[in-house]
Amino acid sequence: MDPLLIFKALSNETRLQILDWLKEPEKHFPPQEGGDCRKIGVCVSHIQEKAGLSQSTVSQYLLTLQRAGLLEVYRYGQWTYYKRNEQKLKELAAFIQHDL
Amino acid sequence: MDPLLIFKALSNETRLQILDWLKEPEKHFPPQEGGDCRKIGVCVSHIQEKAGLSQSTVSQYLLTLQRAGLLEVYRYGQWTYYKRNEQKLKELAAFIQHDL
DNA sequence: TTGATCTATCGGGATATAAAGATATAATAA
DNA sequence: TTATTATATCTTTATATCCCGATAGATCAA
Repeated sequence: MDPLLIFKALSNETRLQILDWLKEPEKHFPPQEGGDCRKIGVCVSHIQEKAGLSQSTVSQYLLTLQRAGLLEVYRYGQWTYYKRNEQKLKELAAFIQHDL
Repeated sequence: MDPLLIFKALSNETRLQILDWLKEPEKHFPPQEGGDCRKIGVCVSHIQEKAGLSQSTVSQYLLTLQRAGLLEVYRYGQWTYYKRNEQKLKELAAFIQHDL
C-alpha cells in the first residue's frame, strides 16, 4: 500500500474512467471471445477503443494503475486482460477513512 | 467534490505530511499566541518551518489543499491559519468506498 | 509615516507526466 | 516459414508540476 503511488495513478481523468468502466465491464465493453470479462477482465484493445486514445498511451495507463495495485492482470496467449483489484480498493477506502 | 482535483492535491509527499501533521497539531507545532490550533488552525510559518521548504512553496501547497477542499482557512490580522476540513475528508472516504 | 512581519503571487529553471508514432516482442494463423 | 494480431516499450514533443527567489499586499508596531 503506497498511498502516494495510488494518488498519482488516480490523478488522471481517463484512468479514473477506466476504473469506473471496469466496475460493470459488460455494460461498457463489447463481448469477448476469450472469457467472461467479470472473471478474467477486459482486454487492452477494448479499453483502448473506449478511451479513444492511442494504444501505447492506454497500455501505459493500465500499467500505471497496475503498479499502484488498483488493477490485476491476466495474460492468455496474445491477450492481456485487466480487471479491478477490489481488495486493494477496499484497503484504500480504509486508509482514507482511518489514516488520512 | 472534485475527485480529480483532490487526487492531484494528494499526489505529493509533503502535502500528505501536512494533512497528517494537522491531525494532531499540538503534537507537531509550537504553541501559538493567536489562538488554539485545534480550533483556528496552524499558521503558515509554523507549517513552513516543519516542512523545511520555502515560504512560497508551502503557501502554494496550502492553497492547493484548500482549493481541493481538504483544508479550511481562517485569517486574522496578518496571520493565516489552516486546519483540516474533516467534513470533506469524510466525503472523500465515502466517495472512495462507494463510487471509486 | 516608516519599518517590520506574515502571507500571497509572479516568473523561471528543473523535472515529471501526457500522449503520440515507431518499433519490438510474443503468440497465433496461414 | 511468413504474415498477422495483441500488447509492451522506446523516443520524442508538449504540457504540467515542483520548488525556488523576488516581489507585492496587508497588517501591526513604533
